[in-house]
Amino acid sequence: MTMAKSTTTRPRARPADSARRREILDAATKVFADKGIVAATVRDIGDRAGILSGSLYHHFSSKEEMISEILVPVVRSQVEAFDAIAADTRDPDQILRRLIAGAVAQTAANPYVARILRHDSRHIPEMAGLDAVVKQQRAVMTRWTSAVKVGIASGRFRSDVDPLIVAWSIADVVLGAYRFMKPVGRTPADQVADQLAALILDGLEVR
Amino acid sequence: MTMAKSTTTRPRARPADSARRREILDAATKVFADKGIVAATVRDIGDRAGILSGSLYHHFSSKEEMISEILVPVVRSQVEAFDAIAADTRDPDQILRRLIAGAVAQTAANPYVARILRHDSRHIPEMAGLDAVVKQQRAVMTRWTSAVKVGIASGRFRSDVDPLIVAWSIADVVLGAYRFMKPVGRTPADQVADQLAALILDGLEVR
Amino acid sequence: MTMAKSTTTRPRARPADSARRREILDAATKVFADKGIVAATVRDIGDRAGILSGSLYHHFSSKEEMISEILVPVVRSQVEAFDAIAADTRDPDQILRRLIAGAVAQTAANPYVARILRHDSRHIPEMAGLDAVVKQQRAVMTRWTSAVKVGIASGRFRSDVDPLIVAWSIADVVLGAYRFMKPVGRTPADQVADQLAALILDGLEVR
Amino acid sequence: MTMAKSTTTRPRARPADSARRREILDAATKVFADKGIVAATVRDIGDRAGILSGSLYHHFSSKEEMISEILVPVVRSQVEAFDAIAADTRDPDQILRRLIAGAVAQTAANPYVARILRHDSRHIPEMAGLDAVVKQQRAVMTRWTSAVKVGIASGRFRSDVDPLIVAWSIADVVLGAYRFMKPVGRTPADQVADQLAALILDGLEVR
DNA sequence: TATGAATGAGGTTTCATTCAT
DNA sequence: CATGAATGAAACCTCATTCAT
Repeated sequence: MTMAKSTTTRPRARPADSARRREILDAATKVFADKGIVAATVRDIGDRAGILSGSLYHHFSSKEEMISEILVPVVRSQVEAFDAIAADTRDPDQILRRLIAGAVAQTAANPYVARILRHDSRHIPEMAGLDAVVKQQRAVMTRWTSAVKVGIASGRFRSDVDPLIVAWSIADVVLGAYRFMKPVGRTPADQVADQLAALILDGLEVR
Repeated sequence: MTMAKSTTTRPRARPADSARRREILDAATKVFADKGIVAATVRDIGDRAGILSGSLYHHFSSKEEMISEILVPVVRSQVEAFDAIAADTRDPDQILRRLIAGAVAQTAANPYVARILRHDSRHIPEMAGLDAVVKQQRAVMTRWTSAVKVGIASGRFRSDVDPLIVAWSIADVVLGAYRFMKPVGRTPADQVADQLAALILDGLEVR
Repeated sequence: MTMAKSTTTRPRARPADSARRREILDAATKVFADKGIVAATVRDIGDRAGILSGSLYHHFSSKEEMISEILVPVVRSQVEAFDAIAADTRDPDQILRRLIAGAVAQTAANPYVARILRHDSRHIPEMAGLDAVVKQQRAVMTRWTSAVKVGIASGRFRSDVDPLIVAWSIADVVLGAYRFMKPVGRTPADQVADQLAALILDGLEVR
Repeated sequence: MTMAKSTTTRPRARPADSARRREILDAATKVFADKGIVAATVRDIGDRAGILSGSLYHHFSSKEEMISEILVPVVRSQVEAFDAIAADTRDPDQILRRLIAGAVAQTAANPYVARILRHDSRHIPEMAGLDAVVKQQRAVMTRWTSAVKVGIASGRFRSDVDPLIVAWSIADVVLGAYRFMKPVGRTPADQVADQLAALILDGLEVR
């Protein structure tokens, strides 16, 4: 029937999200984390998913679409988590500790994505279709920066540091946390978070 | 044919280091920093150096050789700087502060290399010919770790943190410093170093 | 980059032997025979097969693999044919005549391969992946040599000639037979074989 | 002076033949023999001659010119030697024996050239500038063929063989003789010639 | 004469993507 | 949905040749 065809005008190859789609995305996530989004080939992904590379295009319209679909939900949910924390908390010290805990939890939940974001940040803005990711990542940085600024303004945080340097440092340290938790490292996520928060807020020296 | 040649690995001209060689290496460094060592093409490098890509092979035998020649001296000199500091200093607090200062100075001196190391760490071990870099980088991590351990053992550093987590965090923060100094950022290197040392050792909170 | 890939040698699809694969191999055989394995380009092969050169790599992982797949079966079957003859025959004169007939038959069956072996013998040992061919070819020479030696030992063949010189001469003459039979020349294979055997064993002079 | 320039209108880069020129040609001859004229690169030649490849062009205008200069004198002198023998000898048997002796002597005198002719015959007609070589080689084949025909016509040679097959076989066997004499093999040239002549004319079997 | 740098064409191979079956 | 074949662009690298010094 021609009819049926005319009614289903979905953008070709994206049947909501089948289980197969999920499986492929999971495979792709690991491949991207292992090899980087540039060096990873669609064949690598196909191999890992047990499918021929050409067949991937029944599920996704391009390699970029896969990357987008992997990264967008994660960074979006991080922004949302950040906003929830900021809305919920008064004490600047508590804000920052909770943001760190939240970010580390995200890293623990998506360690492969953390690796991708950590290593491929340079390539993301250059790929058309990932603007959403770029925007969200900028939002994340804004959250870190304003949390620091608020703390400084309140007098709780030291004022002899550039908030931007601090914000980037926190972001870097938190992103690198994927190394210490499953499936790579062995420390439970909340312990990692506690240690990073202690390090950043209280410093390494014994008071 | 590449084929028939594979057996006879000619040493390929390498006239110590001519000025032209240096120029090309500088161009390549920027390209690698901008695009990443995988995405950067020899054509990109040739364009930046004002030369045809094929002519690069008059000076270097492969893209890998360029990468090696860019990274090896820098990481080697960092290990040496670290060893000099460690040999010269007693106080654990001073050791760590000076290591941070040294590493930041290195980053300031070679910001492009810092960007490469920061983003392409995943690709370096997979490239034959860069084993030297891998080894040196491991040596750097060992230095960070043992500096932290010494501080903990001496009672000066808090003992409720995993030295490895701390070491990686410091390494990440220091590598990211390229963002705040010339030619990318604007803060003088020693100020960046002071801020990072303050953050790591004393913490963000006002005491 | 080829670089990052060099470590992971994927087995590359090889679906036994599809019909297309055979077609391409036939095209390649002719191209190699015409131009030599060094001067023949994958583009030449693609043109002859009606395919883009890059698409050849859907079927073969390298030019070398094609060469190997063309040569190995032929030289292997020649060794087998030789062994069958040697096992079956007593009379040294008969052995040599039948070996010659067998070798000429092989040449007639695979004239293009004969041309490749005749002209490119120098390149074969230098190509990684063709060791099998080298070994088989050495086995062929061994068979010729021992057939001659046996004849000399038995008193049927003259003893004032170096068996090695004779063996190489026979091998050369037989390999050159591709010139006289289809698709190049016009004489039926068995007549060529008879003439060569007559020439070698009985000599050109009238007795 | 402009004058001097106008008087010396030699075809650029061919000062009669200096000693250096000879040295380079000798180096090139070995390289071509080892690698084949296609796979041999001007760099290989330069390396062997202790010169940079670009500097070769002060002595020769192209790779082809070197090849031509290597091959032409040898094949020309072979034709001349053949003609002298044919003019001097009556007995067909003696003609053929002396032609073989002459050809083997040539091979002994120029074993590297023999290797080139043996393996690269396919490439020679395809290289502009080597027409002279092609013509001379055809002349050589003509001499072999007519020597055989004369022998058959005289009744001294058997008439049940195709003169062309015999001629090619002789040519092949003789060209392959480079394998048995210095600098490759160890048998003196005249002994090789005797054995080949015996084999071809009298046959391998004991009469 | 020789060097060292460069060119420009072309070689093998890779890879994202398409499409008939 | 998946396969297998193919495309076309581009990647790294080689090489004969040119030329200023």
